[in-house]
Amino acid sequence: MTDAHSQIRTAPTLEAVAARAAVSRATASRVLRGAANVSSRARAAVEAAAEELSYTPNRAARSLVTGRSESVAFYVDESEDRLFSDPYFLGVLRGTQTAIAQAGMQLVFTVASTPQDHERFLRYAAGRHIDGVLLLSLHGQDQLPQQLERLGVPTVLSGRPLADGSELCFVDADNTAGGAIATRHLLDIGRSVVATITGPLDMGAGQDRLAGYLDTFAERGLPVRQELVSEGTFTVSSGYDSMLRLLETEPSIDAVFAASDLTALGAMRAIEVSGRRVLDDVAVVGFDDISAAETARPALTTVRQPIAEIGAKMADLLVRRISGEEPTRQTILPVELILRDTA
Amino acid sequence: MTDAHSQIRTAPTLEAVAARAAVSRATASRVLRGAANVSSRARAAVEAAAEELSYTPNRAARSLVTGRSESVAFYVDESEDRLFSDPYFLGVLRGTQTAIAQAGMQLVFTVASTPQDHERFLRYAAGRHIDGVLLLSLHGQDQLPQQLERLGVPTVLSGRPLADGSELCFVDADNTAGGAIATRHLLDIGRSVVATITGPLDMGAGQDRLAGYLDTFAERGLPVRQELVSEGTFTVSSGYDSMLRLLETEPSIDAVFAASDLTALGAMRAIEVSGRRVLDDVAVVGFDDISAAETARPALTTVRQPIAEIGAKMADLLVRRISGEEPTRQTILPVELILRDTA
DNA sequence: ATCGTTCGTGAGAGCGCTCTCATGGGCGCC
DNA sequence: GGCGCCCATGAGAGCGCTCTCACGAACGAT
Repeated sequence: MTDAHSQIRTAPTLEAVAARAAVSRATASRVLRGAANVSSRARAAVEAAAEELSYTPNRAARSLVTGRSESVAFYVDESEDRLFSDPYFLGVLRGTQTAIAQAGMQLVFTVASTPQDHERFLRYAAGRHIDGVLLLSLHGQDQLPQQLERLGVPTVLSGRPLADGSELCFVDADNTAGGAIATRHLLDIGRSVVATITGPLDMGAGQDRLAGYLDTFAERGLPVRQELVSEGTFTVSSGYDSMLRLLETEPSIDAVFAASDLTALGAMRAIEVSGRRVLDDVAVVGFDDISAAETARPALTTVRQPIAEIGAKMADLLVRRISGEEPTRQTILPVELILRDTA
Repeated sequence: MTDAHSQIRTAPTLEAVAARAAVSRATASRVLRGAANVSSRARAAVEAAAEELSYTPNRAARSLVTGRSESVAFYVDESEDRLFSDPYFLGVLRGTQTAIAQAGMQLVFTVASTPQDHERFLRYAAGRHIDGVLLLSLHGQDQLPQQLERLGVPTVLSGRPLADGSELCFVDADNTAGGAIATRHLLDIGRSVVATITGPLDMGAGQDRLAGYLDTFAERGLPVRQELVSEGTFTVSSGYDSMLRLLETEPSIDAVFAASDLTALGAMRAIEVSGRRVLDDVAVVGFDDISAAETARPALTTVRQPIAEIGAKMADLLVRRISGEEPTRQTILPVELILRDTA
């Protein structure tokens, strides 16, 4: 199997590079990995040989001996429908992809919906196919990150985990501050009946944005009225439905803080359908600053969270943990109110 | 390194499964790979042992010997900005992800923007890190797919390649038919000055949708007026700019076929900005049927292409080619006019 | 009863790499 | 000038798996 013909199809091995550079495989390996303790003469020879043969190390072979795969999973615990319709995930994916590629690693893309997927992923991770996991959209008391960590697979979450996840590694936007900024703004422009459509309350982001809303009422000594709070799911349709219900219960609502832009967009539609006008009758503030917020008419005032940056930060944290560092485990990124036409 | 402690952290090997089942490694391997020629007794024993140890084969080791990595690249030749703002890619990714996962393979997600990325990817592919490539958004006369095939890496494109790509493997929607359906519809509802905003004309999709428009004019014996054709880039902003220009040049335009929904959305905005009303003054038909088409106001009439299905089909084709089959190389999927409020 | 055949099985090589360990040459030091 | 030390290097094992090949048992055919 070493006839001239098959050589064409066969990628050059380290052996070939070493031979061409007239050094041993070990030395060639050292050079290519960037290890110290190599003479500059040997280094130059190996680098030249590798270049000439356009050598690429065989990942599988390396992986087999190092026990590392140089790839991380991007795991979204969400139904496909949600995943592919919510720009948030895509923004995080984007930030992540760039950072991971820069580190010379692969991003293995995975979506899970069923509990079986969950189980299968755990086994997969246990098989050391990946060096780490970027976990998105964790719900409730899900123990997946804990299980992964117990397996020795470093995991970084997007979003604060609930309750017992205190020593998990995560990156999040300052959701509480964001909720407060939005609510304060609505109060500051003179609105008095300020409702909110929350995110799912089994997620940190949902809870914290609501907390910001509630805090603001407390801060100003205003009473919170339960009929002004409606739980949503971050989706357009939940925004629409919630808003319709809110307006029916309390027709005097003159402002609403929606916990996501998608929700806000749905709420805007509901406001119009109910015969009211956005801003004139009901001011709206969203959360996220997805691109649709800017192009919507009227353009949506919203709390911007640095989505791509969250992804990048997550990737960065994960890469560092994989290479043995012990970085600060939790990062909260600042948010910012973007004033447009709805509030 | 075989003390009780490290065993906890070490995934069980095939050796361990074989030992537990009291067979040789070879037999265990045969069972786990689903090969024939194994006694049912041995098969049962191995399966039980694997289950008990919750064994997962080590991909790297397998990959090293088979020369296959069980993973395929999802490669988008587009800037990140475009990629993450165009639902088309995401839809394809979605269809792809499901099908690839089903085949037990990994999806390695890659975005390329610069020519260096291109080069780097070729080397990467040459290193046999992936078994095949799903290539999206090929522009112009780019030779990447040919180069990949020459390297022996099966490649499947989304969208017809231009000119010399005749024997490449691709999946596409019936763009020409779609363009024709849209144009015919606009004519059929009584519009007489029908403009079009095309996609990029260095792509099959851009060319073919325009061809459908032109064909329809020829079919009806109508003259094509150059000032009614404006080249766009599938983006919102190009739709906006093109529409503004078209209306300035020819104020009597009463309909427009936009080669993508994003373009159509931009065009609708331009129509309103110019003081006209969508439908009443200018009817609009888009292409794609992304979710924003349905939620836009007025809701966009558009040509639906089965985006996720394109992804699934691509993955299916690729998987079959990887496993040595020689499937029909080119698939054209049907499109369908979705009537809503803009035409 | 004998032969050939088939079929299940196991031994063992080897995929391409990293890493440990032993070796030898060059250097500084007294 | 001799001793010890360090640094660059190479030999070789071995990561976990697949696959080839040879072997023996079981079977049908003559």
